[in-house]
Amino acid sequence: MHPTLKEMFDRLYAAYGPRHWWPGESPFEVLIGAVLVQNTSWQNAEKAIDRLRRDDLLEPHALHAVPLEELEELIRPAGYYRIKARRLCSLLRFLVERYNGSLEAMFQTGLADLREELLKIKGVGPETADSILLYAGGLPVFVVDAYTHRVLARHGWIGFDADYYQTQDHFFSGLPQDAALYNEYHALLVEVGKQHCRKQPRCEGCPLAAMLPPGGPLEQE
DNA sequence: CACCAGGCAAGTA
DNA sequence: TACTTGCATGGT
Repeated sequence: MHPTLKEMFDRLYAAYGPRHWWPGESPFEVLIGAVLVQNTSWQNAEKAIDRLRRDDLLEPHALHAVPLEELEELIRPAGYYRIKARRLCSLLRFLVERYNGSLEAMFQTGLADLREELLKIKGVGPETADSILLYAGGLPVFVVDAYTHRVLARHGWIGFDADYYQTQDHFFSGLPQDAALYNEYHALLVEVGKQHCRKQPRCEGCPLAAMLPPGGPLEQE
């Protein structure tokens, strides 16, 4: 494991402890949540999931059978509800038609092939696909999000112009292939991002402050 | 009141 | 290929 990545993980873990992201929820719930949370607070996404649960719709075939207009209203609190309803439909159509609604069957597919398939679905981009693979499937894929990018860039470990895959490679090349590690690491990065990296960087008390370059956090030019 | 949250695709040049 | 824009609710 790369020394800097290990130090970062250790500092974050010492500060925040295990995050238990998406714990105790079914893989299907994670799948749906991955779409609902796109560019949205988890709080809002969860409201939509709660509504689906109340109507016993957290099951592939049941949710697939819901008409588009009805689905729109159900997930409204998540925001972007018209787009997200269509994205859920395309994801559900894929799951039901290709794997008969079985996530277990879906995850039998090899990691690289499944990732390709997911990315072909309208509404599933790199982060959503990787979230599904890691958090629903338990597969060793590092998830990159806005916080991940911001934390690494402000420490000078990647450029602010680094794309998704450059950022992801930073972790792949420095960490063992370990889904549990990737899971915890990403969750910790989101936590430190929320606490310290939102809007303007406030690095006082940040567990990663000691790892900043001399002169403090870098800013986007 | 303004700002933004665990992105993505479609449109434009 | 490389930018830009639309999408929408709810919390701070």
